[in-house]
Amino acid sequence: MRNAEVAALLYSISELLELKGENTFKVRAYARAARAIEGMLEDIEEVAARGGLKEIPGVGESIARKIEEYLATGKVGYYEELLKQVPAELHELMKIPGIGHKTALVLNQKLGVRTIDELERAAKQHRIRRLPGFGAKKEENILKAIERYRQRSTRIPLGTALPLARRIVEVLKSSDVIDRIEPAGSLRRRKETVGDIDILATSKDAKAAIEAFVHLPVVKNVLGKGTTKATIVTRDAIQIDLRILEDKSFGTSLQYFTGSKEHNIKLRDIARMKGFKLSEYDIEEVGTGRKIYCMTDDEVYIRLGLLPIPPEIREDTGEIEAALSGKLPELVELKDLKGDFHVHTDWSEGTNSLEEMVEAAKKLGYEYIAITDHSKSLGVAHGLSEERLLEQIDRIHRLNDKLSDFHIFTGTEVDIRADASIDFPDSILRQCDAVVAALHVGQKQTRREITGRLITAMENEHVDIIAHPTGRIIGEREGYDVDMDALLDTAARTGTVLEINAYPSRLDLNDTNSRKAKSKGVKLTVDTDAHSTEQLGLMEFGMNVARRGWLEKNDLVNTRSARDVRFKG
DNA sequence: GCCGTTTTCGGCCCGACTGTTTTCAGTCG
Repeated sequence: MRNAEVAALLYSISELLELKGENTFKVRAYARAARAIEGMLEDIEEVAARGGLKEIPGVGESIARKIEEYLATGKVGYYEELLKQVPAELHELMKIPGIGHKTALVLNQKLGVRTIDELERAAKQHRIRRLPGFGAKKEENILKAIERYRQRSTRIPLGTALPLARRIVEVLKSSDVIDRIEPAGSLRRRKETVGDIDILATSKDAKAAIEAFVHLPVVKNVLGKGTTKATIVTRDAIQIDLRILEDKSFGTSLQYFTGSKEHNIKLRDIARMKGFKLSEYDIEEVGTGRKIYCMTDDEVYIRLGLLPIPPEIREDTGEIEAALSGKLPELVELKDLKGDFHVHTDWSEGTNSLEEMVEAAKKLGYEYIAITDHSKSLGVAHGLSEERLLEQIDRIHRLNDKLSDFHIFTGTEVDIRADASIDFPDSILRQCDAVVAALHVGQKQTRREITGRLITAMENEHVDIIAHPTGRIIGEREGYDVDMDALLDTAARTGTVLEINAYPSRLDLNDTNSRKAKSKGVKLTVDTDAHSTEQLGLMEFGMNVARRGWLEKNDLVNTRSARDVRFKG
């Protein structure tokens, strides 16, 4: 599948056109088409083959022709021409806040600057302030922006940002200068990583609220402080904005600051077509000038004639069209979950006993868990031998006899070995209720080998679930090289369940692949892979992914009651 | 470059801030 390739090409064209100073609508047209193709579930080559390119929203005559050219020849003449006209690497400069396409081009043409390092040198040599339209202030700001850009080049995992945001919200709430308060931005959309944290609030005393915020113990320095907005950086180098809003604008502001940007552009377009003007302050009826204020952001959608769209799917990947036609998915919720199929104990590398994990799961309101300790070949994780596993199974049976209204499924997280064989024989797997298979060794193998191993595992009638199917660790390593389409097709064909691993640095499958899995009829499960009682509580992070992947209750097997749980074997 | 309950041409989200300017361009979210 070459969708990502085609999308990357169109993004590049968009960037080059932007640098060239082309009509912004043309720039946006290419970016829009790129995004549509990126998020598309169908294979672009198949779409092209049946002549359906122009059905893709944002793709017209001109872009369709370029896609066809690319698919046929691997090249696009128009793109090659652009590359000769503008240095592509110039786009790197635009990563520095304060530098847009105009500035980047001027700096390149007048000073020959191409990279961030060269930009820094030019600023330090005071060559920038001498340019027309520039000044000393701008030069200083560029230097500061470069410094800050280098300090926080990586995005923050949601697993870090969300607890931090919650703590801050709690403290400010209890300070009695804040009335309403709500984190917005990509954090509220529950993206797997966020760039910074945006918090919105209302207050009768904005000044006092700002003061309370900039004096929080986590604050390392204050980047800016005005009457309605302040920006701070925490000791962990995380940037947090607080905005104090007027009460009556809270709903429209929350909608606006939650984004995404693309979602907002589309929504405002819809508003305009319906005779309204939507801004962060209000919805204005064009003609009469009558202003509508909303208490919540759900109300914004309703006033515009849409179903309220959950923040997690506000990415302009079809949600607005769905909300217009009344066909939004009913996203699965944490409370729908009845259990967890991927749990470790101190029999392998977990820190808590079987009994303790069961107690903790009951406290979460679950009906069941599956105990899935590692298998024998995973020495580093104290994998269980066949004898130990059978012993554990026996122990679980006896525990189950004593338990009422809770069930423990026996299981294993069995290793898919480097030669594609499964770490336990069928005679052992048969005795497990839930067989979770995963790949831990040989992660550097070729796409063909990795995909082959996963397919072989899924074709085993005893393998019920594939855990963390791509093996990626956020911010640390890319997943292994797996053919996602082949994986999903095989899962659908064999009835193998794919895991959304809830561990905040895994979140694997991710949101887009989960959505794709659903579209192919694959069943999923959100599991914590908990190694302690505490980690059973990480489920919400996996559920964020499930919701961002448009999953509904029926798409997850662990929303079923214990007696309705069916795997393939 | 795309697209149509304003339209096959003329629009394309909206408002605020900043720094450089004498009225605004560039950038951001």
